[in-house]
Amino acid sequence: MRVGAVVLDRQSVVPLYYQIQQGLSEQIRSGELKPGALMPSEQEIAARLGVSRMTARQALKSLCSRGLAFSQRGRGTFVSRMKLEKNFRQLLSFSEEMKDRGSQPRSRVLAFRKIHPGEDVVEALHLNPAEEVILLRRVRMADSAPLCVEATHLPARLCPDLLENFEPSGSLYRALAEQYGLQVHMADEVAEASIATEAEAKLLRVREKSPVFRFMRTAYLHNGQPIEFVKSIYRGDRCRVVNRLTRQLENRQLSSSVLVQGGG
Amino acid sequence: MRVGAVVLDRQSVVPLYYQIQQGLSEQIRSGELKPGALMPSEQEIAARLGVSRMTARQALKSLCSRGLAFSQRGRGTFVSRMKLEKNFRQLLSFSEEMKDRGSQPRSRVLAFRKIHPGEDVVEALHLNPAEEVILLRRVRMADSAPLCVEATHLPARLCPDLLENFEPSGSLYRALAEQYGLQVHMADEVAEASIATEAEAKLLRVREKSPVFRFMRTAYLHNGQPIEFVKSIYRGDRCRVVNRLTRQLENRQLSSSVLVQGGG
DNA sequence: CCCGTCCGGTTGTATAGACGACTGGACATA
DNA sequence: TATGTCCAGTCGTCTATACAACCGGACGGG
Repeated sequence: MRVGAVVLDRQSVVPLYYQIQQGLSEQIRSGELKPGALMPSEQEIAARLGVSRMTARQALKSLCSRGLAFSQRGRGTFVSRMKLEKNFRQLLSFSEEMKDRGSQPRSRVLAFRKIHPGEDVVEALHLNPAEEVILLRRVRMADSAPLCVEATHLPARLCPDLLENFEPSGSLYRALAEQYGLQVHMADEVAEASIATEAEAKLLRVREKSPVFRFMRTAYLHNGQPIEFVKSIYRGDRCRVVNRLTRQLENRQLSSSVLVQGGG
Repeated sequence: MRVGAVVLDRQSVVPLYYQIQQGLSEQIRSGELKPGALMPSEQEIAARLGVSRMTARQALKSLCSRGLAFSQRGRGTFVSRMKLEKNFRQLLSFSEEMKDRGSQPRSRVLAFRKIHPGEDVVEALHLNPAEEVILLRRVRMADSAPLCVEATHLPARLCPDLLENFEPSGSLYRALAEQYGLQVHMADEVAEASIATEAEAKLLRVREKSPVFRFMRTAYLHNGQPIEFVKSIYRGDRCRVVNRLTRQLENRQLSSSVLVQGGG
């Protein structure tokens, strides 16, 4: 029930709802608000912090959308009982992911040059037929042991002179953001279970026919334009895919009720 | 720019923002609003449909959160260029998923009984040490060919008499919802790449050591209480894992600016 | 031609208030 | 006891308004 711990800075550029959300979020992390506990109501937050109810509501809703809480009409908003220490749904570059896990990322560059792409790449990146792409093929290592072989394809049009500007063992996402203002926003990923070919096994330092993941990932800018297509092979013994799935019952129910009520 | 096609029913129980969202959503699906196109602004929707700007805004925001659109401050809201016919992150039961794909779901029941669970199940379902679970082990088939072997564990406490009430070749999620009021809301899933054991290969009708996915999935109710723990083995040649990842730059940037501004 | 200024349009944030729907408990009634 | 009614608290929806931040084009000055 205590909102007192949250202090607002009304001069800050950080929105009020965000400050409130951060404060509550911190209270959940610290255990001050325990899983299952009733959170302060919208009115209570509004009254104690001197904001309007809609602002308080926006803070609570963003906690809900992040999965930290859930609301029940007529009852209140409660802290979720789910663990969420994982980076569900977070799109991280290899470097970022290794850093989050406390491992040392390293790369061995196998290729870094301009090529004429294959059909799958053309389709994934929405390229014109004759358009060239930059290929970066690397063996990526965590703590000195190979983790995956990764082939990245970028439309040459969007990052001219990348071959000269980019040190290919570094963080590609950072270079795209800093040098070209290209911010990756989301990605679609398809994973298959497979076994390593002889060549792959050699690069990954595993036995032939060891289990591996094959990923195909297409990354997009904020406006939906494809910016990157990656094919990668991960060692099955060093990698898991973690997902969070949601069941969107609301949509299904509501849309059917719209239909029932006469098509608009 | 045309909002005229959307007609609101102010007597309906369906919220206005939802009716608007459905209308716009339909215009996107039908191609009337093309990828990359500028959507009607909040003000325009508000004026044309006679609702307040906040209501129009809520409709647009929900389109954004569903990935159908994106907003740019000072410019407008645009239709996303991303394809999204896939059920990204949608938690579907096996029966629902097969139906969506136009396949005929079938099951062969291997076991359906009460057991004392192993440690992994106890931990995943947050059980008391002596608590029993209902085990349902099935070979699941699509179009008459085996797709996976699935072992579902449910806390017996939450669905008493399920052994008597449920026809184990049917849809479990429907039974849980209709008979016990238990609605699955979300699930965490871990996938590993592996190869089939001899017994698994026999059930799946593949060669031994064929590539397979191993899934471990924990499903939760709306309040975060675990309701189901599933271990399943999918044939690698008949199954892909499709994901959508998002890059939450906003949070990272904002939270760091909060820190910079003095931890208040 | 280049550059800065201004301005209209757009989204982001915030306020204040209103009503409806639902929950759970207190209370009164049969 | 069992049942129904009322009520305070809460979230869901909706309105009306205001200002800030930002984008892009028009315009004008150099």
